[in-house]
Amino acid sequence: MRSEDIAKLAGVSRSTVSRVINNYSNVPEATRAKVLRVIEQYQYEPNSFARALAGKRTDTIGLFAISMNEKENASRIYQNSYFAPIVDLVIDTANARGFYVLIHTVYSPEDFQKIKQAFLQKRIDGGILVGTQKDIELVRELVGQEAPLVIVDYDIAEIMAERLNKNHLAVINSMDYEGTVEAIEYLIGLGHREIGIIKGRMNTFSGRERYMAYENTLKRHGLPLVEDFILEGDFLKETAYREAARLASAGKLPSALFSSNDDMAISAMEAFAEHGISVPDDISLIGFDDIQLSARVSPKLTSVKLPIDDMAKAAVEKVIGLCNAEAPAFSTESFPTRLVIRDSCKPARD
Amino acid sequence: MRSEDIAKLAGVSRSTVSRVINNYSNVPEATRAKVLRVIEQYQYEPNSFARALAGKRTDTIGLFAISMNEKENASRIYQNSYFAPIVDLVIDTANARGFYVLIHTVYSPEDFQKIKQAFLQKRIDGGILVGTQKDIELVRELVGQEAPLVIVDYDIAEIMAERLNKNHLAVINSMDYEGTVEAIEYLIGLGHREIGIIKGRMNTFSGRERYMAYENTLKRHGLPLVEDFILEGDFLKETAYREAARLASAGKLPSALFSSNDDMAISAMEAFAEHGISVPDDISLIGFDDIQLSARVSPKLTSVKLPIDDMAKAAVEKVIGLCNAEAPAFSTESFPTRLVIRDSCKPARD
DNA sequence: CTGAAAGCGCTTACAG
DNA sequence: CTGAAAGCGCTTACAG
Repeated sequence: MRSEDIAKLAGVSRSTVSRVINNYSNVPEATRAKVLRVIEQYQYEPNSFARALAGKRTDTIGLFAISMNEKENASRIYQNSYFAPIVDLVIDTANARGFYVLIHTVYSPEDFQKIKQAFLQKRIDGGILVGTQKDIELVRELVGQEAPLVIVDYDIAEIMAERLNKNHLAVINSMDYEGTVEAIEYLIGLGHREIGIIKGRMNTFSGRERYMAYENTLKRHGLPLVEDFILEGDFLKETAYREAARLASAGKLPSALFSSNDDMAISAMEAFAEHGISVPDDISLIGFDDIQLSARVSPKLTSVKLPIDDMAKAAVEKVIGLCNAEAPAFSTESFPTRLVIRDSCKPARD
Repeated sequence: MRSEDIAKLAGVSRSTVSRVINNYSNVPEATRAKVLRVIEQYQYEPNSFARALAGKRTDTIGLFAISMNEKENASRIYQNSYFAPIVDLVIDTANARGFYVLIHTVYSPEDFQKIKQAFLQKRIDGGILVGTQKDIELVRELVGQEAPLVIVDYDIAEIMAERLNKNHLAVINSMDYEGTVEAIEYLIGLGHREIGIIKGRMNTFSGRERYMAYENTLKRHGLPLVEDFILEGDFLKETAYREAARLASAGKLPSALFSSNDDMAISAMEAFAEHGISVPDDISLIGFDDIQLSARVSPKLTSVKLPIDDMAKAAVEKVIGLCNAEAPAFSTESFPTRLVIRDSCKPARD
């Protein structure tokens, strides 16, 4: 069933059918009704490819989760407590706005081609990028496509420094720095003076922000930065488990530990438990992200809540906005975090 | 940049460019190389809509998660421990096979139109349906599209009874019946004689299977079906929490409880805890699905592992297979479950 | 208000 | 082996 068939059945031309479908104003009610009836009756749907080819939109937005440098099978998207909710929330939001979402994960540089292709092949009206690392080259390539693009968690300074036509670009961030400051000062308020950290991946914006906030806050309060208490991490469970176990075996513990995300905090908790170290009795522990699991482990994890809902929704709205805009303009939005106090921190013993 | 431009630059016709792109055999190595060089140089990608319109595939499969009759905002896909991993695994698998995945959730009958449209508009080569309820009408509509379709968790008997041309259809199931029998017999083996159940949604295939297996196994072992111990459920946390709390308040407990899924089992655990009822000391509890959370709650939940990985992968492979098949044929596959014994069950006191 | 026609960017018989 | 041409199913100036 093509528009031509509908036209014949309704006794009009394809042009008119098209006008009805696209809701043009210049077709009389009677004609519109006649055509609509036939469309209804035959359950006709215009071929989306033909429409797109003839210049219409695809009503599809792309969602690309970038997670290079994770080992094969190590952390597929579905076990990733950060990506998984974003993916789901983007789907929910976009669907509610009448858009399909086309998804592709990027685990390797080759996968990255797929996302470039999605733009180049005009499969999507615009795209959302999650998990981008400090890689301005990659961003430049994508921005170069001149299609609406929203990047979640990226260093705006780096983008501003570039000579890019970024009018079809938007960046969504969370206030990781402020959130971390709040977490650290909460620990300080509890009397802790030896505060360690499990670092996130330092080539992500949030990883750097969280670390810098930690370092600066300790300094500002005149507290020592103890090298042994600064654990390397990459936001992944495995590494955190290993590092926490190492710290536990070493014998000397900080009195509190800030973990750059909850996934790592929970792994650390498990490692500590296996070494007979109790949270929060022997060590206070605080995480970041407030993933669902955090409220269900025991002790329940105190964490800085990442407004992932708002961020995902904003990303979708932004990309749709850019698609519709006559004269799109660069914009950026940063969402506040919130400290969620549960049971994993205690006042310091003196 | 269009194929015509490439053709000019390479000094050949569009036909030849197309042949190179589609890897036809009848073009000499020299010509191919010449064309490829230009394509490379200009980063040319054929417009996917034009290709699709001219008869090529879309390299996209649809994934549709149906979850009608859940309240607005109640159980969005990302909090659904059953859908979330399927979505993620389907994405991972399809991407690895070079396919994009187009996703749409279905929370209302109106949303359902979107999935029909995706087929009708030829946005996808084929689709995967998850969460289909006992609704042959809906299935019939979709099967009527004559596009490759894979349904996860559906009653084959119901499909067989229909006069459908189902050659482009495949059904993926898990062995819920056998899995439940194993769970119940495990409880019986521990000496339990009063075994309750929290039912799943009875209009899903797995919901019915799990219940029937429960009922039949008790009967076969000459154990009583106690009405008070048969709790209504719908696979969702909230309902299970309420029902378990009611059971707890009622005073009289079964010695063991089978929950039709883990999500509900864990909620029941929380409800029991709040009533001072200890799992497994006061009541043994066993779940189904083996979601990630089950290994992390305390006590760790004994559960029947649903081979969700295998099912999701099989669904993708099946739909791709149907897309490629010369003469597609109906097929069905049922995956075995496995009892994962953890800490939530104890021998019955006598 | 409405139709004939050109065009979107490909693929694929067809003919040579 | 390769090109000219038709066709995929729409939309949209253009002309009336």
